[in-house]
Amino acid sequence: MQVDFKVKMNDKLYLRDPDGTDVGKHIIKTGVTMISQMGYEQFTFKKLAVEIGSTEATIYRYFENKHKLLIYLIDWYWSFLEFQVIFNLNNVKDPAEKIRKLIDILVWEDNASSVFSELDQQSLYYIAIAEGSKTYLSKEVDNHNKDFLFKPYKDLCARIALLFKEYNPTYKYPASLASTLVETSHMQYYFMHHLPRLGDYSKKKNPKEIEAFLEQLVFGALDAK
Amino acid sequence: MQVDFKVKMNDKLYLRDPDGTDVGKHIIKTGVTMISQMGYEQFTFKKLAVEIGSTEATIYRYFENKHKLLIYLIDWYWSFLEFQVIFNLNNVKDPAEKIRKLIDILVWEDNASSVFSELDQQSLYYIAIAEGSKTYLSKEVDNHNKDFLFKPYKDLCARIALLFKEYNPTYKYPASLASTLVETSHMQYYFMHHLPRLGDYSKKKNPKEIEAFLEQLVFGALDAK
DNA sequence: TTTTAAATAATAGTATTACTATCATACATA
DNA sequence: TATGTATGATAGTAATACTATTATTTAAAA
Repeated sequence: MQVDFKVKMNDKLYLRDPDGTDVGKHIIKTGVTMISQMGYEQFTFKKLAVEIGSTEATIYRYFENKHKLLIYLIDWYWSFLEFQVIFNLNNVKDPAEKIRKLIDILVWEDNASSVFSELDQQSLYYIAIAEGSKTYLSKEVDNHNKDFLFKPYKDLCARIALLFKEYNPTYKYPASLASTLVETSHMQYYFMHHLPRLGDYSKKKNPKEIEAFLEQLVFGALDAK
Repeated sequence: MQVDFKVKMNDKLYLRDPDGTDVGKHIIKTGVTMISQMGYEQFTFKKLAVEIGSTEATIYRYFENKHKLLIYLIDWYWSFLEFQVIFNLNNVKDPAEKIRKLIDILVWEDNASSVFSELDQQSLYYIAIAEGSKTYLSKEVDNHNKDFLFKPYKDLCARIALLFKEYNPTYKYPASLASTLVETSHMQYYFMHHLPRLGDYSKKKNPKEIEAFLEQLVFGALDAK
C-alpha cells in the first residue's frame, strides 16, 4: 500500500505551490538533502538550481528566498510530527502511556522510517534539529507570526499540552512544558552528538538515553505536588 | 568604586585582541548594540565599520568573520553569567536556595544592571537569547568545539550541574538538566515576547512567571523518586 | 630626539550571494 | 489553431564577505 501524507501548507510560504509540479517537488526533495548536508548558511538557490539541473529564476518563482523555503520544510516537519502523534496515540487509553509514546516519537531512531512520505525523514529530522530554531530566531518573527507561519509548531505544542492536562488537570504550565519538551528533545539530541558534556549520556549515543531523561523531566514536573 | 570584569578570552576567537585597543573595544561595544538591534543576519562588518567611523579592513584585522565575533560576544556572556552565579551564590548555604537564586540570575529583569561591566547588558542578553544558539548550530561545531570555543558555556553548565548534585546526589541527569535549564530560560523568554502561545504566561510579560515555571520544572525533576 | 615598528585609514578589487528582469520556447488546454 | 502557463536561457544589479596594497598616523625603542 502506498499512502501519501499531504498537508495543506500556508500559502504565504510560497509564490507557486511546489507540491503542484514536478520541478516543485524536486526543489523540496533536493533542498532537504542539500540543507542537511551543507547546512542552511552554505545552502544557496544557485547551488540548488545546478543540482536539479534548472536555474535560479525557476526556484525564485516558487520561493521568495531561502528562509521561506526553510520555514516551508520545518512547517511540513511539524505537521508530519503532529500526524505521527495522532496516529500513534490512537487507541492508547492511559494518559501516562500516551506521554511515554509521545516522547518516543519526539526522539528519532534510525529505524524510524515512514511509509507515509517519500521525503528523506532522517535528513529532515537533522534539519529540524540544527536549523529549526532559525525559522523563528529572526527579526521577522513577529511578521511571520502574524502570517501564521508558525502555526504547525504551535498546533503540535497545543496538542502536547492537552496530553499533559489530561494526565494532570491541575498542572499549571502545560504549554510551557510542551514547548520545553519539544525543544529539549532536539537540543539534547544535538548535544549528544556534538557537545556531549552538556548531557549525561554514554558514548553509545543511544536515543533511548535521551528519552529516559525526558521522561524523568516531564513526569517529575507533572507529578510534583 | 569602579570594578571591571575582565575575562581571558580564547585566543582562537580573534586575530588581534579587541580588549587591548580602543578600536577593538569600540568594535565590541558597537557590535553588541548593532547585532541586538538589527539581528545577526542583517549585521555586516561594513555597516559596523561605517558606524564606528572606520573601515572593514580594520575590523577584519580583529575578527576573521562575523561568526567569530558572535562567538566572542556569547562566550563573554556565558563567562559573565558564571561569574554572576559564583558571586551571588557566595555564602548561600541551603542547596535549594542556591538553585532558586540561580534561576533568578538566569532570567533577566530589566533592573538587573551590573556595576561590573560597561557593556550594555540588556542588549547582550537579547543577543544571547536570539542569536546564542547560532554559535553552535553551524556546520563548524565540531571544529569550533575542538578549539574549546564553547568552553564558557560548558563551564557554566558544569557548575550548575554541581548545584543539582549537591541538592540531590542521586539525581541521574545533572548535566542534561543544567543545559536544559539554561536553554529553556532563554527560549521561554523569547516565546513570552514573540510566540506567547508556546507558554502559559499572562500578558504582563513578567519574568517572574518564567522563573516559577523553571523552579517547578527543576525541583520536580530533582525531587521525583 | 630620532628611528623603527605597529596599527590604522584609504582605496581597490574579487567571488559569491541574493535577488530582478527579459525573452524565447515548450507544452498543455480551449 | 490560438492562448496561456511554466520553464529555461541569459543578463544584470546591489550587497556581502572577504583579500590586498599603500600611505599615514601613533606608539615604543634606541
